Amino acid sequence: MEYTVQQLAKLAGVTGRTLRYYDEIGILKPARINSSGYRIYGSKEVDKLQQILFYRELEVDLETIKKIVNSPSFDDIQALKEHREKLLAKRMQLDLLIANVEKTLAAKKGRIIMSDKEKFEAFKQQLIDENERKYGKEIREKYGDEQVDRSNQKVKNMTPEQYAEVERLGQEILDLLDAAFLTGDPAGELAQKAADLHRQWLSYFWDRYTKEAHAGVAQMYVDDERFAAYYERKHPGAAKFFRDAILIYTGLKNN
Amino acid sequence: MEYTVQQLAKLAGVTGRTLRYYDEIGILKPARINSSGYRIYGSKEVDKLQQILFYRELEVDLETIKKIVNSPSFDDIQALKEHREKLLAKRMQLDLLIANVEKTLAAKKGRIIMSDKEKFEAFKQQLIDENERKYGKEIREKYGDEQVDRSNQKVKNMTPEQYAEVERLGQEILDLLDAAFLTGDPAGELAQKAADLHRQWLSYFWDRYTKEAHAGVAQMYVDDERFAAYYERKHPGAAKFFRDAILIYTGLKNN
DNA sequence: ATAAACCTTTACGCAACGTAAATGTAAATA
DNA sequence: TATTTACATTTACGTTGCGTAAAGGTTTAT
Repeated sequence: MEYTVQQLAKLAGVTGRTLRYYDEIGILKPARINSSGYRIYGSKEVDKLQQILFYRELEVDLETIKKIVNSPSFDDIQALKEHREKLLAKRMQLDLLIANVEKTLAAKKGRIIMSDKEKFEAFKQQLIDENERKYGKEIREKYGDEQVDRSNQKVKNMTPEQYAEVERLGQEILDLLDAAFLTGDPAGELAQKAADLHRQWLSYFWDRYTKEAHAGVAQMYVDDERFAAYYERKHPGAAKFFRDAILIYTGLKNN
Repeated sequence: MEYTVQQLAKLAGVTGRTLRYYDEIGILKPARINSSGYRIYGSKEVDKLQQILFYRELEVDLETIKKIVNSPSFDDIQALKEHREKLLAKRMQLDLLIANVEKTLAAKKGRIIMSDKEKFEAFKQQLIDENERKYGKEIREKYGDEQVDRSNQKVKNMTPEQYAEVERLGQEILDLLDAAFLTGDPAGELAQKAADLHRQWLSYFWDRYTKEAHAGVAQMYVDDERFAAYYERKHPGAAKFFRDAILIYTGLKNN
């Protein structure tokens, strides 16, 4: 009926350290301490430990368990409900993670057989994933899920040649923008050329180009610090300069 | 093209502390340190950080990520596969947890209306769950899934009266065993009475009683330290004594 | 009597950072 | 220009739930 630390530990399938820790944080105190300083547990403590372990199995943290087992008035149903919500959310995230790992695996596996082609696929996949990770939420809010999904689909369907062209265009736009920025004239030839390339570049992602949408993107480059940072790697103010150039290019602002 | 800690942090959506930590553990070192001791990151580091964050999203631990991004020869596919297995196992565990929480919730909710009955149900559930947790794996290995499932099902279907009887029997067996042990005779009246009660007790869990299975359980009480601990709470050697009594009771060993 | 097997407390270690604290540097504003 | 503000640095403790020595006292077994 009475147990020392090791005896109770064996009975319950935990270690002695765990029992001493539970004593330390006040979640399960021994019934008494004998003359040699040994912890002695009784049957009440056994029951309580079983309760504790039951909740621990549910991955409830010890702080919460302490409240549950120490105060019978504690709203354990509410606590369990909230805990269930957490578990459900966790599972949803896990499902996403697994899907992502499998996508990556599929992409990487293919690379073994048709190395170059699939490597390219993996890159496209990565581009989409990273884009989603970094801007996904806001862009989907602004442009809607369908538009974004279609854009991603277009990237997936690109041929290696098209993909290379997109990359080249992106670099050329940056270079042109650098040179144009130094002229200081958003209406000048260089800036307008950059805006034109940017229209071409966009066309690889969009299935319908409109001046208004183009101007919208340009404004986003200014408003969103992460896009701004991309265009202002070399020159602060470059994002605003680029926006002005595009506004002029689209004819939505006179110079 | 070059970033300080905060700039890169903002760009990537992490904190400065994270970047310093990554430097500290050698997973992402800055391109250089400027004259004031500031960390300066270049575009190569940006790319690497994106890679790191990509794997981090998949919940790969930093030690593994380090291997992946630092050595191109590392078998990342294998690593990802193993990682996927971990995630799948985790999800299975999560599913079990969720089912458990819901069962408990259902039990507790019911208690509001029919307090005692449902409290009893919850206890039965707890008995099964604890039993599974403590002995599940080995018992299922020894007796097979079906047998264990049927046993659990029988517990669930017990009436409160039956359940009380089981509890009472269990206690009576312990008491009898204590007294019998003091006689030192496993063939004596007390010990044989305990063995008989134990047969009755088992019948509540099994749908078919056999002498051989009864003897098998008795031997397990000796072999498995956790069962042994249960029967030897008062007297060391009681488990062996009980096994002998049962062997005699079943006629599988002559006294 | 001595060893084996317990018990105790103290305290560092783990993962991946968060969060001061103390101090130096660069940029913005009065 | 002086001062504030916003950065940067390092050092170091805190988080969770114990694992794992280390150093020593107690009980039990041989």
